[in-house]
Amino acid sequence: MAGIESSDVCVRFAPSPTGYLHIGGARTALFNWLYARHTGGKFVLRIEDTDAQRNTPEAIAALISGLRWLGLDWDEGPAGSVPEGDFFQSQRSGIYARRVEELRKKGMAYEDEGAIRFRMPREAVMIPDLICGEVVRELTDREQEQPDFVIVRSDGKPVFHLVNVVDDMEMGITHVIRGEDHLSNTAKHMALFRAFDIEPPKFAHIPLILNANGSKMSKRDEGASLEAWQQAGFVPEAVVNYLSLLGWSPKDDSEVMTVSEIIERFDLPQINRANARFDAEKMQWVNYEHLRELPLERYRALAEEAGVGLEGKDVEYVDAALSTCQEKVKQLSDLRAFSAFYFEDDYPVDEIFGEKAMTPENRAALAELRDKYAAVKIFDAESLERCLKSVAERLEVKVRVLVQPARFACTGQKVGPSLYHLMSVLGRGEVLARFDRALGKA
RNA sequence: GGCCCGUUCGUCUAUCGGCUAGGACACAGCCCUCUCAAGGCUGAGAGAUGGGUUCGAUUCCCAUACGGGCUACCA
Repeated sequence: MAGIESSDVCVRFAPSPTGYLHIGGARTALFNWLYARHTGGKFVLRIEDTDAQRNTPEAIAALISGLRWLGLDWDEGPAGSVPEGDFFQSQRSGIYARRVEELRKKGMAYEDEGAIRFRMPREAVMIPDLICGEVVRELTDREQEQPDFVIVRSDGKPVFHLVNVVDDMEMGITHVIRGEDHLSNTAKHMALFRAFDIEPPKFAHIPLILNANGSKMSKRDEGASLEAWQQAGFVPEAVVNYLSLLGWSPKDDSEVMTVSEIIERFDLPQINRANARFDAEKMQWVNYEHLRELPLERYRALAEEAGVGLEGKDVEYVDAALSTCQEKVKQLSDLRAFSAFYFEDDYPVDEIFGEKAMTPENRAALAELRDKYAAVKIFDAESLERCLKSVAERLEVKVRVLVQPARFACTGQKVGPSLYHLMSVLGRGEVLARFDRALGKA
């Protein structure tokens, strides 16, 4: 793996907690984290909780749990969701006050109607950006009139631009990787860094994530909440994988990658400049690709989380059962229904399918199969298949005449795992019992 | 309105002046087949528009159009 030796790189994710982790925020965090891990640098988490109304402890907790779920661990940052210590802006007002005073002493800030404004240079600013190149920001009409922006409101609270720069400065951030929506603001930030006689960090403005229809993805939009994907049965490595592909690509057509493969390949120059639309279908596919490759032990744990009733069940049976489901189920949230016939006594039965499957002809065939299965020597998938096919051949019927009632008898459903495998997992006793029940004999 | 960024199949993307424009998701068809999937094969599907520069432009430059962002005593 590349980039294990430590480097000077120090990046940060500085979200404002508003209730849950937004998919766009998650992607920004991810890119920062990937860059830190790739370069062997440091990843800092800083909570911008200056809005006491919205930044409740619950909101902070949701944010942190979202990052933890994704596996984006921070080298420096809060230990918990209680706002204490250096990584909460709400706890750093003394630092900001001192820095504002410094600017005032230098004559670079002044009071204006109770607020404090920063003396912004009156000319265009060149923003060197690792992704966008050298961006020349001209003054807007409004800025021509009033170029000096407020850094402390009249209620005494410092504004985003100020605290953001001060924190980056004090924390020794070397690379600011953030959404392109901040590109224009960067002129202000650079001026602030200069005013403090600090060389600005390198900037990398990453493209935004848009909705499927191309509009801006906002908090309320479908799929915007990371938590929603979590609850829908997506695995974090898949979400990480899919998100990494939005605005970045390894350039070699790789798509399904493990986290360490992504870390190895990730770098700033490969980031695109154009916004990307969020495609739920592709994310689902990525999820499926990861799901089917998971180690069984992990799959079992996720199954339990997904509400599959595994308690008290024999582990060997559980694993055998789940492995017949793993390559079929696309989302963990579907797993419970898909596997119910293995684990629940009153699993659901599709009566319509039952009527179609249990025709008189099929019943007779099933009865015949039952007797053969009672006698078959080894009750494994291969033997069961061979046996079923020979019965079909002798009766001169298509295999589906046997398969359909057998599937109905065993699972009650039209779709499910491979019939032969599922029967071998259920075991002879159970299969015969279910056959009998379907035949009305039990 | 002003300022900034962007524009390759429906979507995510490859292409660093030579392209019969490649891959993936989704879609269609076929094959395989115990259901459903998966898998295999095939197909349809793109360089916003107009000017330059060049022997040659998807690639470089300019305009226009379209999309996005910013323009707060929000973050």
